[in-house]
Amino acid sequence: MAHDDRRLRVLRAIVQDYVSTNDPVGSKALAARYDLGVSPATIRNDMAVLEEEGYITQPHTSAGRVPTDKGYRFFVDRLSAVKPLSVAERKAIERFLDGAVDLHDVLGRSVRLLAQLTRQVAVVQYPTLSRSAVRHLELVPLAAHRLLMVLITDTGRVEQRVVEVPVETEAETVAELRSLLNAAFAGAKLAEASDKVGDLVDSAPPHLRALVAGVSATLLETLVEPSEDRLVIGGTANLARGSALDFPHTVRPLLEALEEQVVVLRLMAEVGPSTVTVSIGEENEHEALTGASFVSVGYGSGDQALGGLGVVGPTRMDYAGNIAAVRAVARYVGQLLAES
Amino acid sequence: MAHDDRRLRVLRAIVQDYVSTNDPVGSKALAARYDLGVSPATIRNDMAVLEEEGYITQPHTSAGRVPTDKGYRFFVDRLSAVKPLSVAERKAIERFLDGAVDLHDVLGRSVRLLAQLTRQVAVVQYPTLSRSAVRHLELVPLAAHRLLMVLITDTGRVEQRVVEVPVETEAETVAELRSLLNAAFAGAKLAEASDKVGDLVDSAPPHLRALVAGVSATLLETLVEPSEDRLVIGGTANLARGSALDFPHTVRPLLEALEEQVVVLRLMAEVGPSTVTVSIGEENEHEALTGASFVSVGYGSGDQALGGLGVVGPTRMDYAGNIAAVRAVARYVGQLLAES
DNA sequence: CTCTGGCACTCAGCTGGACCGAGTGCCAGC
DNA sequence: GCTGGCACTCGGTCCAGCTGAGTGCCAGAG
Repeated sequence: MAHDDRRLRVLRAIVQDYVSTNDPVGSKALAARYDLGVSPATIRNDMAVLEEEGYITQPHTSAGRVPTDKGYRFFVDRLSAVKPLSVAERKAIERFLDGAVDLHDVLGRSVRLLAQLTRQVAVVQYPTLSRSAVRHLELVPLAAHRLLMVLITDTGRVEQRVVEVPVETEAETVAELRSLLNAAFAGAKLAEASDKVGDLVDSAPPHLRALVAGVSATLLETLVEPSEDRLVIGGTANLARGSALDFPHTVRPLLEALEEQVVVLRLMAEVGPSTVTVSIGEENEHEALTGASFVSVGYGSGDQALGGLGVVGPTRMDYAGNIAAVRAVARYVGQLLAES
Repeated sequence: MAHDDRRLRVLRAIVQDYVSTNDPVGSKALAARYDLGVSPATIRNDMAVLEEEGYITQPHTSAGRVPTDKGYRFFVDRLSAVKPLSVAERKAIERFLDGAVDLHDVLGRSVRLLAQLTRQVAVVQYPTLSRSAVRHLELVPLAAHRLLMVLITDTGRVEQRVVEVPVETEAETVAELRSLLNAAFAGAKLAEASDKVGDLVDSAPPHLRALVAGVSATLLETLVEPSEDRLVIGGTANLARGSALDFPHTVRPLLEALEEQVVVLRLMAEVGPSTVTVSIGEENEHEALTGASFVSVGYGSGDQALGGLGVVGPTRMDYAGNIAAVRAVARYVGQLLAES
């Protein structure tokens, strides 16, 4: 039907206009700025319908219309063409990410890059340990009954724990233990580590058994949520930009939620690789994110994402642009991690 | 002189009152709330003098007085008794910091703790590499010409770099190299590492010489500022509290400066252990910090600080309380690092 | 049945004047 | 040297009126 089609175009125009101007948009302005081929009066009728259906709303009588969460959702779902990044932007990404010296650096640069591209708050998750594989397990003796265990994963993550062991250890024993553990775990996904522990302890020579058990236990502990998950956050200064308009109750609860990390990590847990997830306003379960939208995607080349990254901003955001940016950065990060 | 003494008390009362109420303070309120033993009229005369001397100022005619940076400086310098932390606060510190599993965890908890105690933005610097000693150097072969070098310091910091080496390496060669490097560097302060490199390369067996040189070069690279310095920031949500009043131009430039880290690191570079440094408002060189005060101290048990920590907030802050909190947290962090 | 132009109506935001009160500086007197 | 009194200043608030953007509805044209 011609009507529905036009109404969709009206909705899209409202979203675009509101995103770029930040003013409630009225029928006259719409008719003037977008080539909808009909008069303001007709647009008014369409807007009345859209409002009744819950896609837009009026802040007060006699102000223009503003998209609702439902309106944004509809807009995002119908987003046919993700706008491609400009050449300059692609160049910026490469220039920004090349030359990173280690994982920490890669993620730090990514988060700054993403914040800069989208002018929103960016979040990047460290590669999940349980989906990474062991590259190397190192043991450093600290004292008679204490070992420092250092876990290095194929994604470049390094975790360290102090292990208290029941028996006294000598340099030689530690070396033996080290090669035993590496033989068992090297190359294995950490998710599978718990399966291997039982066998390993059983098959270990008696004098090492207690040590193997102790170290393995600590290894498994490091895999426990939530301490295993880490997040880098950047671009919080962007929250202070249009704040009063975008976040009614100031940015405080949002900043708190971001620092908590837990909330964001939970959202990240659901992302898949290459499929960008958008959650809008009220769709977010956590109260502090109720006025915000979250655009996220997993990174990592495999079928399961190593971790997630994304941006948080006002529901009034440039979804097309942000989706493109998030996707592009995720691809580069995935590549960089695969290389190293 | 009786006058000077009373004027000092008046200034102190103004600072205290303004810090706690956030309202410009007038002579009448001062006389009512503080037992200065004189009438409002007399206080007015004192205030006129204090204003002329630049310690306080009026936002507009017929509002109360507000301390200037100079006024805060005077107040801080005369701060005789740093108010001791309450028992509950000490308990909270212990409870908060005990049970940290590694350095990352210790610093993360510290920054949250400090933010919570002071209700300001907290910053904690990672222990400077150059002042740490090598605990262990690990090498993990990645490919024929690539090694992963992992540096573990006595402060618990772990740094990793990929080393491209000119010659092909086998497992045995790597093991040889590892023990050679550890023998040379283990226990040595990283600041002294550069001195040792020359000798080490010369004295190395010929077939290892190129490798030793390559790895050593990378090791020295990790010591180069600014990449070697890291910062943990927390409590940024506190900036959004009284913002409009405390930071005239919104919090944006401040957040940006904090994320840059460079500015804060430069301030941190000067802190000594156990002497709390306070820089107030205009005293800060960087423009973005011009409206803020920075309370910092070094941590670490030795004569030279391993790193610094502190809080950033409006000039209108509880200096006595914040100094106490910063000092206390620094002491605990120093202890924790010495233990591990 | 759909679109359009016209029209009366609503209401947020701005403007300007009046008022209030906290706070000041100054002065004469104790 | 301190104090009470007094005239003065001026930011903040309240209120009334105006303006203009935007709306809903309706009658008429295509």
